[in-house]
Amino acid sequence: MKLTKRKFSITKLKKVANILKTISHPVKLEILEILESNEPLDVSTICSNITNDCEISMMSHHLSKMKDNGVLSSEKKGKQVYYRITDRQLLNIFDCMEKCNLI
Amino acid sequence: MKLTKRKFSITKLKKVANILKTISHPVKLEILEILESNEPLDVSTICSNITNDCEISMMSHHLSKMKDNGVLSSEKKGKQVYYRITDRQLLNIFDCMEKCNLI
DNA sequence: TTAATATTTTAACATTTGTTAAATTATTCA
DNA sequence: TGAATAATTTAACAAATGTTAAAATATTAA
Repeated sequence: MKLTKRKFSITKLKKVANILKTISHPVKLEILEILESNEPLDVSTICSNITNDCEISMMSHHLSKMKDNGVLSSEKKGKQVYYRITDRQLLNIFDCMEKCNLI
Repeated sequence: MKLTKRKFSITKLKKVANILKTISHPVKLEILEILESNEPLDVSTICSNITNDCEISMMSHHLSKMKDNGVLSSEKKGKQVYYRITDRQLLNIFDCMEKCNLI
């Protein structure tokens, strides 16, 4: 059976899968949402403003994983480390998901 | 520090995280892409048209997980089981990701 | 230089996902 | 009925993620 051609190469699908995997967690999504309107923010401030419960050590784990995968960037200023969203286009995923009847 | 209010409740963030987790895999994304233009399709046809290598048993695992999480629906016709996308709005995620510089 | 604060790192472990192969079920056709 | 086909289920295991608590590092301030 001959099927319609597609747009994404395996390499691209892997990259997309990797980005999605990096943010597929309630706390990670909430981090993005908080940073969307208030970036850049330091770890403690993010942590104390998150609705989901999250210890500072766990928050640091989440943030560094998101940074390792290119979703966030960081800059140290004195004792604090400030995080921001690397590519704000990614935030369109919230509108995209909100339009889904699955949600 | 007082931060800007946000849109998504914890419950919604959990739902979004769950959907994203369900599709955060190269083969699962490719299944969506194939079904986008050719649905509904039976398991063997999906399997033989996938670029990523995937045995029929593994494909069945992927499909049933996606079905369990509401992303796909299925209908049996004779020996074949035909799968389709439950909510085609979800497909906007491909455009959304394509616009990201991260990809 | 010592103490306090902010963050990261480590290690240990639980849970979830991904993978493989074999066995099982359901349906059709000879 | 019995063989062939399509798909699912099971079980066993590997790999990745999530979580917790404690220890370590870096910076600032007393």
